[in-house]
Amino acid sequence: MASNDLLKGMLKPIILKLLFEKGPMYGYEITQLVKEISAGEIELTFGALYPILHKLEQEGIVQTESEVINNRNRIYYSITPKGNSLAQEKIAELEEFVKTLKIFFKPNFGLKFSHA
Amino acid sequence: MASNDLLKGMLKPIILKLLFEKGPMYGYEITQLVKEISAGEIELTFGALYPILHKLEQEGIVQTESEVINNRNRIYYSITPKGNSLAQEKIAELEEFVKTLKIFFKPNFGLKFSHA
DNA sequence: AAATATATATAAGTATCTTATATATAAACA
DNA sequence: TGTTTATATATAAGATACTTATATATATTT
Repeated sequence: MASNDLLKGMLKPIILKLLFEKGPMYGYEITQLVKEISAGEIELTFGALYPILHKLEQEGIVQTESEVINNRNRIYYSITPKGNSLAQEKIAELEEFVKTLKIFFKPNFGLKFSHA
Repeated sequence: MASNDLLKGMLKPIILKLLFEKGPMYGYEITQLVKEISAGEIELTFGALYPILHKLEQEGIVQTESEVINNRNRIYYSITPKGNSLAQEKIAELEEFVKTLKIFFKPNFGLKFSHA
């Protein structure tokens, strides 16, 4: 599994990306999908997930809708109209950052001239 | 510039990668090279850099060599023989993690079947 | 003369995550 | 029948990796 330190700051934009692409999802579903997409590399723990979701809701970026399935409560989260542009911004930021990280693994760091 | 939160946990492996590829570097040089490689996206601050370098030295992963250039002191850091394998491990971990992150931006998250 | 670039260093504060704990139902297994 | 695993949400304590601010000092540029 990926070193946990590497995850810091990634989880929020990853969650927003999932909600943005998939539409409404509930917490448990999010953790499972992250695990599946990352082939087990990223484990999104509940202790990290729920505080993030609650904060996003509090900020008006996501909204909730409760549903009872098989006697169990499910809380679906989705991006609000108001939060849409901010979500897209965060997602784009992450994508840009990943591109930047990739440069560090290119030959000579993608630089034209080496700095002796 | 990249959202600062995204950097957490990345700086140590990035520094190790630079030292691994470039050989001995001094702190200021590292900050400048990170800025150049990332086209200004990543700003490695001194408050982050030096504690990392000192800790790496304390752990025996890097070693130092002082030199006086133009009346200014320079402290060159390089990976120790002992720290070499661990450095490679951290670097590989970061590279693997970047690959994992990329999947989140593939169509349908690189999954064969969608989970309706 | 002042501002910028070069060079290292530390301390206080913030934020994000991990780990542990709590609660509850359904399904699978032995 | 009883235990474990899967499903489902939630919070609190603790660790730690950063940011921001501050300190010191020389060389170069404006």
